[in-house]
Amino acid sequence: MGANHQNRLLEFYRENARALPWRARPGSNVPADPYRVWLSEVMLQQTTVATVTPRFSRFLEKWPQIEDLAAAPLEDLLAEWAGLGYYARARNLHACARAVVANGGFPQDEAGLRALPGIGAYTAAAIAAIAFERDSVPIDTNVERVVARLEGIEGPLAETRPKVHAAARALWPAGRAGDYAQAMMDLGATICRPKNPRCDVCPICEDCAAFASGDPEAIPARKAKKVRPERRGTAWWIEKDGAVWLVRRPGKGMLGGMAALPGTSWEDGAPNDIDAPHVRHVFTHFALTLAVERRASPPGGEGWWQPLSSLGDAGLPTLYAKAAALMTGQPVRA
DNA sequence: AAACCGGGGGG
DNA sequence: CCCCCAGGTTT
Repeated sequence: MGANHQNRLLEFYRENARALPWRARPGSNVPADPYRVWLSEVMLQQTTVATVTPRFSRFLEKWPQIEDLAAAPLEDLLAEWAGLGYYARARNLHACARAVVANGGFPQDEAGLRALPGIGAYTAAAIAAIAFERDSVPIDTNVERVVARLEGIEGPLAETRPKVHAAARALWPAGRAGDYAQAMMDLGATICRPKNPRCDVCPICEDCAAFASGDPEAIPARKAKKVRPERRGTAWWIEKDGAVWLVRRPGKGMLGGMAALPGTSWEDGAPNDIDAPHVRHVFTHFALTLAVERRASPPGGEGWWQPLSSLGDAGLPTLYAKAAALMTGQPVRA
C-alpha cells in the first residue's frame, strides 16, 4: 500500500475528495452522470470551482436532463449563463445538447466526444474517463503543473508541453483514469497550487523532483505578462414607463448573442471624459471604460422594452449589469 | 502558433 | 494590484 505515487494519490482522493455536486462519491459503484460531468467541465473551462458550484446547481434545477436543455431556446440558456463569461461556451453547449439528444445519447469514447461542439481534447478525455470509465488522460493546467513538478520539467509550458504531456500519459494508471484525474484536480487546486504550494501536506512530495529541488514554485516557469490596451465606448440608457430599451448583440464575437444596452462601438484609447457617468470593466484582452448616457428614444433597429422590475431576468452580462446598476441605483443580478 | 473570448476570487 | 483558473475555436 502506498508503494508508488499513484496509490498514494488515489488514497488521498478517497479520503479528501472535495464534495462537488457533479461528482459521484469516490468509491461509488455508480459512475457520475455524463450530463453533469459534461456541464461541469464546460462551466469549469477558465472558471473557478467557487464560481461554478452555485451556478451549476441552479442550471441543473432549471434543466434536470439534457433533453430539457436541448428543448430550451438559446436565449434562455444565454440568460442563465449571464455573468459566467466566455459566452461561446453557452452557444456550443446548446448546439451540443441538441446533437447529443438527436443521436440518442453521448458518445462513450474520446473521439466521438471530441467531435461535439465545445468539446476539445481535454473535455473529451475528462468525460470519457470520469463518466464512461475509459482509460483516457485529461490534461488540464492542474495536471500540467503537477506533472511538471513531479518530474522536474523546468521551463515555460509553452516549450515543455509535449514533454509534460508524454510524462502524464506514461504515469496515468490504467483502470483508474477518472479517479486519478479528479485526484490530480484536487491536488492541484488545494495543495500543488501555482503559488505557495503546500508541500508540507502533499501525499506525493517524496516522489516530487520540484520538492527535492527546494523551489517547487519555480516550476512551471511563469510567462511574461503583456500590457492590457484601453478601449472606450458609450452605452445608451433609454427609459420609458418603467422599462429600458435592450438589444441583442450579434451572435459571434464579444458577448455574442447576449442581451445588452444599445450604444456605440468601442474604440481604442483612454476615456474622453472621466467625470461623465461611466463603468469600468476589464476583459482578458482589454479594459473598457463605458460611458452611460440617457437618451429619450430608441435608435433604429431591433430591440425590446425590458421592465425594470424584471431587469434581473434579462440575462445581462456583467458589463451591462454594471451599467444598469449605475443608472438604477440597485444591483441587477442576485 | 497566436489571437480571441469574461469574469471572479485570492494572494 | 496582479495572477490564475477542470479550454475551445478561429485565423
